[in-house]
Amino acid sequence: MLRKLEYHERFSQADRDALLALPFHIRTYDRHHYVVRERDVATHSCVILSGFAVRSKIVCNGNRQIVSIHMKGEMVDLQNSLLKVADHSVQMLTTGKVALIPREDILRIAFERPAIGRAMWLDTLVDASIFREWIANVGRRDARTRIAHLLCEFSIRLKVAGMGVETDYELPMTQEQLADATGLTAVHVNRTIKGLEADGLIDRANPRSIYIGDWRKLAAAGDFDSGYLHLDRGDAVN
Amino acid sequence: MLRKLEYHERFSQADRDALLALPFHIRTYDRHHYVVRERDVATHSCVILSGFAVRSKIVCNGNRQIVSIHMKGEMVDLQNSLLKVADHSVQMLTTGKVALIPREDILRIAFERPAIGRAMWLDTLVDASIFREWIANVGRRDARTRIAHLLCEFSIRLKVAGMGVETDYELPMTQEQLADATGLTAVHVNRTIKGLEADGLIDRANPRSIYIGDWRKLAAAGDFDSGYLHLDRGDAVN
DNA sequence: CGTAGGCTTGAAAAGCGTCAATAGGAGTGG
DNA sequence: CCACTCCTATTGACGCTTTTCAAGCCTACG
Repeated sequence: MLRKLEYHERFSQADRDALLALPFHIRTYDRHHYVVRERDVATHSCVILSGFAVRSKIVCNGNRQIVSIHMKGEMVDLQNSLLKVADHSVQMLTTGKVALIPREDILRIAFERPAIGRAMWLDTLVDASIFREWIANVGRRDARTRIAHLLCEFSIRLKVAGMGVETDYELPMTQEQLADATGLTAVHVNRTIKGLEADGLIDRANPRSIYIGDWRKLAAAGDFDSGYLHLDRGDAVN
Repeated sequence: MLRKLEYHERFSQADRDALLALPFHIRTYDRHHYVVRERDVATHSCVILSGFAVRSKIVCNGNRQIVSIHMKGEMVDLQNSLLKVADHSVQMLTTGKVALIPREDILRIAFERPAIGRAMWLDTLVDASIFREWIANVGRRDARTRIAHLLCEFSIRLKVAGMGVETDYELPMTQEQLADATGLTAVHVNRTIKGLEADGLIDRANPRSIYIGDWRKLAAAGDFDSGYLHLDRGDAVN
């Protein structure tokens, strides 16, 4: 978490100590376990220590839309620090550990220590940027491009989170979950992935393991430009 | 703007004075004028004083996705305060006035005055919540529901911005722009709107003027629940 | 009165969804 | 160790929503 927050912002040792002194308790949650439910009044924010989680919303016909995917080191639901009732659910994708931090402590540290507050604000801004890209992905790209885009985003974010190389990774989601993230159906996700494989853009030893032979080709197929992730450290204002 | 920022947060008189003392210059922009372009290095944030603006992204095939719509009093591009390069464009929908405020001044006031910083952070969190709803709208709802949802959101937001009643308003967008906001085509937007009209959910004296006979019926058709707008003042933490 | 931008409508095609059936793999209990 | 079950992946056939292409219309505005 420290590493993630410090990505754009340099902290003093005192800031670091204050962060590490935050009260929290660690929970291990199973796959599918809800961390927060839509309409809940949440009192904690959480940091993912291991495993994967998603944020999702349910629409009228019972369909689900995944609005973001989170991995090791990321703060989920920072919005719970200022917004009381949750407008979406947070759910584990895989078994994993999360650290729960009381809302008041998040707020306190954010306002007592400007560098930390700034890093958190920045984090929510990057989050919002990813949301915008997802709106465009789901709204204006065809199935093939959407899936390729998601695979690229995953690839880059896993690498940034320190989980391996960008050309080879394990997808922590089922095809139904991929469908919920891309606004497609599981069946069509399956066909589309097989299409990408048939065209040599990816290889899969098994359904979940993604090997990207030519990253640039996949990025082109996915209309992927990592700018929206704001990974460039010069991208944040000092 | 003051009113909007103060929606959730109470400011002291000193805070208000500081806000009003911010340096800015006012510009009047025509319809279609770009305020910020994707990839620009932005140096200002802006507040809309009159008229409407949208934020949008362009995807590979040249299609455009509108990711949000903004009206009087809203701060657009607060993210430019901390993120250097713009991941999307901001463009006027109608002729209108905007106040441009230098990035450094935004940052200074946000960190010198906690109440203001908190209100701004809150603003970005609500923004993000709306993005999430849009992902769900575009990803998991059919054309009719999407359009009805957008009409409801507009209706509520116009009222909150102090621009009339929720049952009767002028849409500031063409059907092509509606299409870009909902991830549809202009042709299909047209058919869908006429469908809503034929079913008595809306009335239109002319193509742009929306009259909502039975708000609840339209909200039901649009799967609309205003929770994601976080309008409840108790919805923010004090 | 003419032009341009936006709206409306039709017909056909495409992409994606639905339904349904099968296959594979991991875990469980006998 | 095997049978059983559940969950996930895969595939086919079919249908529907939405797109595409194309044409005509309306209205505001010069």
